[in-house]
Amino acid sequence: MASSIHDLARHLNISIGTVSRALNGRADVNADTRQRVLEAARKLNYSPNQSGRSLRQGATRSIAFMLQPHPGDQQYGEPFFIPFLTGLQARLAEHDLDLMVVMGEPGQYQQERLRRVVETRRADAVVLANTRREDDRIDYLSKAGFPFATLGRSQSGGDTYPSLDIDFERAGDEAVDRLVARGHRRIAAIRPSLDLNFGYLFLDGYRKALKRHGIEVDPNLIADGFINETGGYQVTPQVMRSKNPPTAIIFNNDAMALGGCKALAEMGIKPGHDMAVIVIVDTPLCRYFSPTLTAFRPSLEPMGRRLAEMLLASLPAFAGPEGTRIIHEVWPLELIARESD
Amino acid sequence: MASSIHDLARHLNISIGTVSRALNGRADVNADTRQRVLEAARKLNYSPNQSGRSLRQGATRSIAFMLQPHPGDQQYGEPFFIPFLTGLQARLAEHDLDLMVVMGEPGQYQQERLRRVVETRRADAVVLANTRREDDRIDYLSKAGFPFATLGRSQSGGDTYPSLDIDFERAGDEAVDRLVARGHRRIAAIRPSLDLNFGYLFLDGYRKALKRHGIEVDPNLIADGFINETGGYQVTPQVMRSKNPPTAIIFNNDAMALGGCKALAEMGIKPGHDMAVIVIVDTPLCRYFSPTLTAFRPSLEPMGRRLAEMLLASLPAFAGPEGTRIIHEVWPLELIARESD
DNA sequence: TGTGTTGTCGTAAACGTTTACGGAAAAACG
DNA sequence: CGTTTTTCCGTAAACGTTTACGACAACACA
Repeated sequence: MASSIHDLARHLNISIGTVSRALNGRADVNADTRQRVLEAARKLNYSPNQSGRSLRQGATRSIAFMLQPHPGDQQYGEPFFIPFLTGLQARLAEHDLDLMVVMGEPGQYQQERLRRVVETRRADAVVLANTRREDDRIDYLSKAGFPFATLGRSQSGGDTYPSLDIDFERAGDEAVDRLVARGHRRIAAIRPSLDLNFGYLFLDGYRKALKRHGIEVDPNLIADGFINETGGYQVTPQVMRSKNPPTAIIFNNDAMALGGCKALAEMGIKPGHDMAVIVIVDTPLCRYFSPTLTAFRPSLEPMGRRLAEMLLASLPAFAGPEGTRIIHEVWPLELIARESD
Repeated sequence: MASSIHDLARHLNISIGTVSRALNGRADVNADTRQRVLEAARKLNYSPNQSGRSLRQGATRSIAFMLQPHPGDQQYGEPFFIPFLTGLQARLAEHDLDLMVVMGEPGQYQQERLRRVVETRRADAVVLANTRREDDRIDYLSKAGFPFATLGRSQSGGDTYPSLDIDFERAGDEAVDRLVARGHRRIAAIRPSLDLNFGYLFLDGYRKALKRHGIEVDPNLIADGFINETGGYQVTPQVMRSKNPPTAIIFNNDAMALGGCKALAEMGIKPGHDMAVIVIVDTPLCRYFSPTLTAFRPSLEPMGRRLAEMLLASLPAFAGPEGTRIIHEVWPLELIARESD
């Protein structure tokens, strides 16, 4: 059914070598023959078989995107990733690269899935999401010399790979700034208990801003829980039971914020009225919650595009004339002021 | 770097044929040698190169999932798809199949992207989402004899391919039933104007239920708009301006419902109080909106798993002993009663 | 002992490409 | 006209597998 380069060559009475060279735009082929080849290719509806290409060239022209649903995300996963994925995929497609999505089982590490991709050479490079502070996927890929880029920074692996991160530190800082400007002094911070790096960055910014304002960091106002609604619901009462309860809470995750607001409501506390609330990563939920939640918003789709570019710039096969580059970028978040603070 | 089957054979002093047969569990290899091969494979960290396999076997062991963001979905895409994708990917992974995600540009057809996948043999089969009533992707794949399955039914292509759909007809029916039981007689239906098949199914159920209750269908109470918030916002006033305005509205899309509620609010109409509202596909937003929105919920993650199974059952290479089967299933939605109706 | 059967393995072709190499013809040059 | 260069193309190897086929030995059977 599918026509091969042999069919094309036979049809034109020339060798497959010439056909291949003509199609790949090599110089040593007569302009006339090239024309004939291209026309015949169109007529016979010929497209090169990717498996054959991959084998010969040692490159699959596909990139694996590895993300890991958090446990408890059964019903609806991170809305976070869809626009990112869209951008990533769009830019890769421009370079004729495919995107393979690899998910781990929620809650367990993904080493086996990753090893499989790498060892069987199913992809030319990997994009890692859900970056952890200490990330064994990064260690593995570095050691294996397999190209990759990460969404989010990590302490693992040095700066040998491109990374694109959101400026959670600055967001934590700005959130405190904003709350202090509005008269708050007792500000709680609630973040996921997982080793995810953004939780640390956020807390750094939070601490830095408090110090700048001469406010002492109260450990009772810092708490962490599961990175989902239940986690927020469980951990918020903890900070409220502090001797000296907060008048404002910054949540480092949208799902946790929603659970936290539920807990507050049950305590008779109304966000935006009795308690200021700021959410670090905005999702559509923040806009429709009542009260609407002030939040920091990333530009996910452009970030996807950008990380694709950064990954490609690090690959010898795709780097431009100035050679391969390892790029690190940290993107700011945009504050969306709403009713909750 | 990566060890090939030749390295393994050389190391063991046997032929690559035997190594391959040993690894693939064929019968004609001595139990002893098989043992040695397996051990050596583990020791040398050998995994078969997928490109080589694909070329020889004429199968890539990867499935393409094709979805198309609706125009206007810039910021956050369909939360719908992540859990479905998770299920799909999970089941495919159990069969050692990869999942490739192909998105079109929002708003335009995806024929070129699809053709590329098919013609270059980048995948063994395709899963189609955003099924349209008349879907040229289905026509193309049928004609090309390329295996595929769809999420959602279509009028194209006969029943030659597996399909898994949500029972929108029944949801439309039940929604009307519920509203009538609560005393409503003037019930509006708002759906996307695109050719997406579910919009038709929904309307069928809506009409059927009205007829059963002896209520005349008022065309002024049926409207369609862009499948996003703006669409709902624009089209809802239309039905409200009807001489005999509705006391209840069924929205066939969550984003349209939110836009519709916004329009209602601006008219001083409060959902759940002055107007009953039911949403056909539940998303997390429905749960957090104020008032919380009564909605019909699909089980997306199991649906993803199931469609993977159905696709595999239709593929000769994966079908069980009873041979290939083309399965069609329609899954019910679960009513989540909340405050808005 | 001769013949058929079974178990095990090696050989080599095949999948569809790309590409290094060399050769023939044409063109350029003296 | 001889020589060198250029242009163009064919040949064949290579990528890493799987698998059809045949070979050989061991074994069973008459």
